[in-house]
Amino acid sequence: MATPANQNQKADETIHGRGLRMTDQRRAVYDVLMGERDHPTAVEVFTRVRAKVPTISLATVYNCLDTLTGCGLVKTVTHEREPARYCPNLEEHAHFFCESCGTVTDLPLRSRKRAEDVWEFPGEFNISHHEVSFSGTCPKCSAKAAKSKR
Amino acid sequence: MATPANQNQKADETIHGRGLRMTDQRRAVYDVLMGERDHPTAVEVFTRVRAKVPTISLATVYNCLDTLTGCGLVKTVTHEREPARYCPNLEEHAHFFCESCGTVTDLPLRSRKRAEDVWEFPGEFNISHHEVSFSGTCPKCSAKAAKSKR
DNA sequence: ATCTTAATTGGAATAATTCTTGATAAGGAA
DNA sequence: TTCCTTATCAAGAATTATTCCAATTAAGAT
Ligand SMILES: [Mn+2]
Ligand SMILES: [Mn+2]
Ligand SMILES: [Zn+2]
Ligand SMILES: [Zn+2]
Repeated sequence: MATPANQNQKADETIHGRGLRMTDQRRAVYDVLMGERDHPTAVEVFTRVRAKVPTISLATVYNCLDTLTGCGLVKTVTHEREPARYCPNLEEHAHFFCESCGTVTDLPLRSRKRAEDVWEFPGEFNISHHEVSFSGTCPKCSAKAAKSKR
Repeated sequence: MATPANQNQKADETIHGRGLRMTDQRRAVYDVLMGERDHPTAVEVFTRVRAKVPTISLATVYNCLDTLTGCGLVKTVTHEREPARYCPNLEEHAHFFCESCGTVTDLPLRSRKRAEDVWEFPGEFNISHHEVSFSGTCPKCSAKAAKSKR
């Protein structure tokens, strides 16, 4: 059971609240994201979803991801020119991309700090969205590199 | 004069320091970026550069932009799935993308604050790069929207 | 002036994503 | 249930940004 029942319930309501339908495809895509929270690309979602819904098409995976992000159930994660990744963690957080092993890690916000306080806004900007991404080497890969160097 | 002489000098040295050549094409691309600091895309750079170097190709513009970023003279700016933009401002700063008029604004870092202090890193991450982008409506577009509403 | 290697060009190739169109399926009304 | 309307899906074509490739040109050293 990838998605806890109460989350599934909430997703259902959100979808229905928009006059949309919770189809097998949409549920399966959402389940994949909730099951392995490793920020898969659309193609990775596609291959995982086919285990449950073998007839699904890649176009439908893109459609479902669009719908889910449109409903605010999922967030799109971008990093440089790489394919988009998808994340069901709705808490405010940044992302770390390991250049060595490719993993993506969630970085939670430290309490009482806000991105808006770090940068200076010259005027009355109306912020609707922001995204923060770091890259480098993750703890595992950093340790490995340090070991091989000495 | 798009690029101040001392900057031009610095760019020359940086390029030469890497064993590369400062060609007409590379200088023209750098001049375009220094001249209008509005974060143009590769295609926009291409159309502007052709005024000075009419025979330049788009592939060369991409090559030059690659070289300049490789030398650290220019930074690549990404935002969602949009084409990459280029910025010659080497100070640490974030970007604001106006969804209404398309302009990109530099947001300087407030003194004594660092992105690394805002998010929590669970372990020994080795940060080599980070990028912060905001989107919404810029002051001009926000004012226009407020006026038309009342 | 010649030589060696870097840089440029134009076009083909690639990769992610979006679009189009016809088939299916869901849910409401009769 | 059956019919009707509309949302959704599927398959493949199209689009877009970017990269790759192979042949030519230009720099700069000898
Ligand atoms: Mn995440
Ligand atoms: Mn900038
Ligand atoms: Zn790693
Ligand atoms: Zn604006």
